Amino acid sequence: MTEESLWYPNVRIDPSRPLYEQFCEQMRADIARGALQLGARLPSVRDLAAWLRVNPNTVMRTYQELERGKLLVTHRGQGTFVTDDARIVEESKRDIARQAVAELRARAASIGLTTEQLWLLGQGEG
Amino acid sequence: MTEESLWYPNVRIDPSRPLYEQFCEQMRADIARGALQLGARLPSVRDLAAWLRVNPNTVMRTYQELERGKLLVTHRGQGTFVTDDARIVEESKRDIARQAVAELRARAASIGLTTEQLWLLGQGEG
Amino acid sequence: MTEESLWYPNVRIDPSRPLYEQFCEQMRADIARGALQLGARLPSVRDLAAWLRVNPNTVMRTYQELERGKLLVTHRGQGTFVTDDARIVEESKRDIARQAVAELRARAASIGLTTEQLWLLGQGEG
Amino acid sequence: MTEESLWYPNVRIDPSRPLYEQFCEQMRADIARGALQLGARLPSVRDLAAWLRVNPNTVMRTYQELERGKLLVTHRGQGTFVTDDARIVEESKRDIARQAVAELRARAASIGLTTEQLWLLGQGEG
DNA sequence: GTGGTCTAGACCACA
DNA sequence: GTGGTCTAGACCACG
Repeated sequence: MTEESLWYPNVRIDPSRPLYEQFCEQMRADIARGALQLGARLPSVRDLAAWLRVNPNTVMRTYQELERGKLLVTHRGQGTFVTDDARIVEESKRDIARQAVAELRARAASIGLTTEQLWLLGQGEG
Repeated sequence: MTEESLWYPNVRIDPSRPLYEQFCEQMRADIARGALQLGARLPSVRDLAAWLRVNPNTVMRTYQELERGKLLVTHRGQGTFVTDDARIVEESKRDIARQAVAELRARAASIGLTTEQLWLLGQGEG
Repeated sequence: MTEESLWYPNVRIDPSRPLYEQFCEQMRADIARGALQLGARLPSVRDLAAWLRVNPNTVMRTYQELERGKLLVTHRGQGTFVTDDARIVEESKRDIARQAVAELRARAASIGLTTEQLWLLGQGEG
Repeated sequence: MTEESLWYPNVRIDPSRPLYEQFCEQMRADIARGALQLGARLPSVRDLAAWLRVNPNTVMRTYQELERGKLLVTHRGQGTFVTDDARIVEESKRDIARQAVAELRARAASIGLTTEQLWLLGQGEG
């Protein structure tokens, strides 16, 4: 329980959104960024829950969600690990980027701007 | 309601998110884009509810939400109108843009990329 | 329709409160202040409604409300007039003052302050 | 709800004003006064509704209203709490005071008195 | 258990 | 006719 403190105190929790969702997002980003390395062992559900001071169910759900996306794998009796398949991590990273770009474009279109116009406007520029 | 709704049939409803929230988003965009003009009268709560096939309370909540943001005003007994203050609309538009840009930047940072790198990656480019 | 313009353009209408209520308040104050003098003739309901660009019912209700408080009197066929009884006006003025003071005291008590403390705090002083 | 409500039996309900509005006012004052302490957990929506003998939606609306003003925060699955940020409470208190003072001044001006004159008159003094 | 959303429908004040 | 409030009760996601 020392290494996983990576991302706890840095996270700003938004009480209006599901906790597990925010944890997923954070962990996905940590893996994409390489802060959680390929094959790294994660703390147990109970330990992480205690550390984060949240309900173990919340952590469980986070792990399960990421397992569904193949980013995490659980070896029974050994614990939960980051995947050791670099392609999966790369694909996840690309997905995050794709979604972010798509989102920006959709927003621009919705208010009748090109992405360039939105970009300028969003920086405090008209 | 006599005129056909600007935006209903075009909207894809995401059943996993609150209806009123999606309606708000849509209306904010419509106002920012100018599809709903300054001072325009909106359909009555009941009419729009019937048109959207939702409960009047859901529409009312949408209107009230936007009223709090000053984008709409309601005149007692007359109905609900788009604000006639262009500055408010401009500010709202800018807020949308700012938020979109901030979001993109945050995502880029979270996965350890510059915004340019994320942009390229998100378009299917490495 | 020239003299009654006394109080129209100066009034900031709050669309979230009943119009007739705001008109009553304004007229009561105008009478208390002497801007509407004892015995003064008021515009007809229709004229004032046209001038204010509101529904005649709204003006009617305003007049009726003030008649109930004896501040206005209607002489059939002649129109509506401010009372010519100075005592009534004085009493109305005092009522306004009493209510304002009572309100301030109640507010102070509700947040656990003396009226003096509230007064200082409310001016931007701690 | 296990503890008795701080404020219910003391409140005089004015049937001519929205319930949720009166509840908000009361709670704002209770928080400003310190009767509801920083970080205190509020009764659940259902419990308070049962206690007040109103519909849960009415209580929820009250909580949400105060949440928008940052005085309350709700932690998912845990309940609703008074903010633990003393500055927000202080600011709220100051707002109440400011509004009360501004109101008194406006009233005085509207009837052509100084605030001192209004104060004297309002206490039953000429 | 918690809050949150939505529906259905009644009732009211205002214009 | 308009919006606004309130009730009753169902259903859901979250922790």
